[in-house]
Amino acid sequence: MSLENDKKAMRGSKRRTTMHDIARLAEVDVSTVSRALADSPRVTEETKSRILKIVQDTGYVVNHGARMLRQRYSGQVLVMLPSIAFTYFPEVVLGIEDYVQEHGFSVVVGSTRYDREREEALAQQLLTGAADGIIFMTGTIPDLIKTYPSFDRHVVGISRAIPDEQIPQVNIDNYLAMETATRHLLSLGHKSIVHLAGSQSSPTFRARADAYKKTMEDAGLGGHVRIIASEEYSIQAGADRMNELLQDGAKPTAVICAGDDMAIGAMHAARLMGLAIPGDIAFVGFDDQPFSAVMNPSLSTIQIPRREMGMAGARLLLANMDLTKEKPESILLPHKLVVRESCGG
Amino acid sequence: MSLENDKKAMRGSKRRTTMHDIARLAEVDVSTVSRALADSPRVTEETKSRILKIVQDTGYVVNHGARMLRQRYSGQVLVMLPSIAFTYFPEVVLGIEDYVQEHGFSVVVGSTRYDREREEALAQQLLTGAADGIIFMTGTIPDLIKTYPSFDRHVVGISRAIPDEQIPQVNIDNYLAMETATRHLLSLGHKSIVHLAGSQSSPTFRARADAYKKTMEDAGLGGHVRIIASEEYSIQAGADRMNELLQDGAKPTAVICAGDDMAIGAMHAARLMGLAIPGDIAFVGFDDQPFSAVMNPSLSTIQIPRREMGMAGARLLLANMDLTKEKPESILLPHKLVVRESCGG
DNA sequence: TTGAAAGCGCTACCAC
DNA sequence: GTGGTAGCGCTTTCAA
Repeated sequence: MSLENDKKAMRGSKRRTTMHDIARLAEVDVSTVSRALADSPRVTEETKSRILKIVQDTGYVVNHGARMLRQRYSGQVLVMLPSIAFTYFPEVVLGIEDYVQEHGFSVVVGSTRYDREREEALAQQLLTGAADGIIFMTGTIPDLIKTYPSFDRHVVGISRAIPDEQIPQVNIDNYLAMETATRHLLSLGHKSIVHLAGSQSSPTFRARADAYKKTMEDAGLGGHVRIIASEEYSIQAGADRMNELLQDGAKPTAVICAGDDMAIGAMHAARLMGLAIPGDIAFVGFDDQPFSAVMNPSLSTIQIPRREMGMAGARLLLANMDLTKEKPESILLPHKLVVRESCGG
Repeated sequence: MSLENDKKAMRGSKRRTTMHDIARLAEVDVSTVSRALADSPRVTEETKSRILKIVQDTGYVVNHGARMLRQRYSGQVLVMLPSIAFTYFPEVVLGIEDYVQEHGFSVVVGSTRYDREREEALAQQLLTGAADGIIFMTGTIPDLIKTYPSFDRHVVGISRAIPDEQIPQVNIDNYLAMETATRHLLSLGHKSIVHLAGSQSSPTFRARADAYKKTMEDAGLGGHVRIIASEEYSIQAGADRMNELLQDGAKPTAVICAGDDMAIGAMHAARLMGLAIPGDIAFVGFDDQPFSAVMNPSLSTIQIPRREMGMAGARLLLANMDLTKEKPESILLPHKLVVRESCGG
C-alpha cells in the first residue's frame, strides 16, 4: 500500500524547536512559555519579552498537531464543492477565505466531482477533527455527517440549496431571478423561449426551471414551454444541447440558460448554424461570469454576488459553530438582471 | 481579540468515541485496536474483524490531531497561488487533487493576492506542521520557508518559475511557446505586432516578453517591437491597455497577449473602437481557457496542459518529500499552438 | 508570578 | 498475537 510508504518516507529529519527548548533557553518552565505566548496577564512583562525574544531568534512556531490535540479544534474550515474548475466557485471561495482568515481559520477546498466516495472521504475531515466545520456548495450533505454530535452546528450551505431545514444557508432567490429573466424576454416580445436547464435533480436548477415554466404559463405561453435539461453543466453541454435543439428543427426566438457557461456554449453552436445573435435568436444567461461582459455579443444575465455569498456563508458558519449563541438564520442575498447585447433592445 | 473567542466558543460538546472506547467494547488493549486499524499482520483476522465491526457500529474515526502529533505529519499539502479566481489555476488544482488524494493527502488552497503577509501566514502552515509540503504557483517563496530544515525537500513550484535552482519545478517552455506564437503571426505576414505583456517582475511573463522581442528582432522587425506590460493581470487590464494603445494612435495589425484573459479584454476594447477581428487586427492569446474556443471570433492561443501540470507538480512534491530517494528533476511539459479565427488565415 | 504535573488520543516499542 | 507503557508537544489546572 503506497499510501503508507508515501508518508513514512516523508518523515524523519524533522525535530524542530519545541516549547521545551524555548523554556530551557529562557530558564523558565514550559507552562510559562505557553502562557507568555498566549499573552496571559499572569506573566511579567519582563519574562514575556525575554521569552518572545528567544522565540523570535529561534524561529519557533507552535506545533499545530499538539495544540489541536489539546484544544480540540483544528482551525480549519472545509469547503466542499463539485469542482473548483467550475467558473462559478472560485470567487465564492475567495469570499470565504476573506472572512475566515480574519478569524484565525484556514480554508481547505475539496472537489467532490459528484462522487459519493469523495464526499464521504472529505466529510471524514470533520469527524476526525481535521476540520471544525464544513461549507457545502454541493447541494447535498453525506449521511455520514449526521453522526457528528450536533452536526447542524458545524455545517452550512451556500448557493445550492440543501434540502434540510436545520442547516443555515445563504443563497439567492433563484426562482425570483429566473422569473425576472424570463419576464425581460417576454417584455421584449419573445414568445418562443426555450430554457436550457441544468440537472433537474439539483434544487437550484429545478427552481430556475420551475420559475421559467410558471412565468411562461402565467403569460399564456404554456404551449411554448420547452425545457431541455442537461445532466452535465459545462460550455460543451450548452453547445451540445443547442445543437440537438436546432437539429430538431426548433426555431426559438430566445434561449434562457441555466448559467453563463451553457450560454456561451449555446451561442457558439447557434452561430455555427448561421444564426445571428440577437437578430435571429436572443440569449440570456445566469451568473454573470467575468467573460460575459466582454463577449461578442455581450451576454445579458443575472448577476450573483458571489464574493459576498462566500463571506456571508463563512460568517454564517462561524456564527453557527458558536454554541453559546442561537443557531443563525439563513440568508437570501440580492441578485440583479444585467441587460447587455445578447438579447437586443 | 475575537480570534480566540471564535475558537473557544466552538469547542465543547465534542467528546467523541476514542480508541479506548473501542478497546473496551472489543475487550482488547488499545494497542491491538491501533494495530487492527493499521491492518497489521500481527493481529488475528478474527480479532481484527471483531474490532472492525465495533468501529463500524460506533462510527469511530481516528483523531487527526493525535495521529498527527504522534506520527509527525499532517497528510496535507498546501497549494499557494495568487488567487483561486484566476481562471488559470483551478484546473491545475484539480490535477493536484487527483494525484495527491490517491496518495492519502488532502489539499489546502491558499490565495495570497500578492500579499507578503498572507504568504508568510500560509508558509507557517509548513512550519507548524499543519502541512507537510507546499506547491508554489506564486513564483516566489517566502524567506520564512528557508528556516525549515531541508526546506527544499518540502517545496516545489508549478507554472511560475521560482528563481531558485534547488527547488524542483514543473513548467512549460514559456520562451519557446511565445516564440512559436510570434512566428505564427509573422508567417501570416504581420509586421506591426504589439505585445500586451504581464508583470515584468514575473519570470514567466518576462520570458514571454523576451521571446516576443527576440523573435521580432530576428525577423528584422526590431523597430516594431512594442511591449505594453500590465502589473495587474485581468480581463479589465487587457481592455485598459488596449484602449491606451489605440488612443495613442497606434495601429498594430496584430496583438499577442500574455494570456487569454487579457486577450478577451483587449479584443472587446478593439471592437468597441470599431476594429474588425481579425480583418483589421489579429489576436493571439496564451493559456487556452475554456471560453477561448467558443468566443466570437474564437481565439488562437497557446494550449497549456494545466491538469497535467497539476498532477506532475503533485508527483514531484511527493517524490521530493521522500527523503529515502534523490531529489527529483524539474519537468518541462509540452505546449501547443492552437490556431483559431482570431488571427485569420 | 511561576512551577509541577496531568493528560489530550494515538502509535510503536518492548515484553510476554 | 496481545498487552503494557512511554511519550509526541502542548495547555491548564493546582500548588506554591
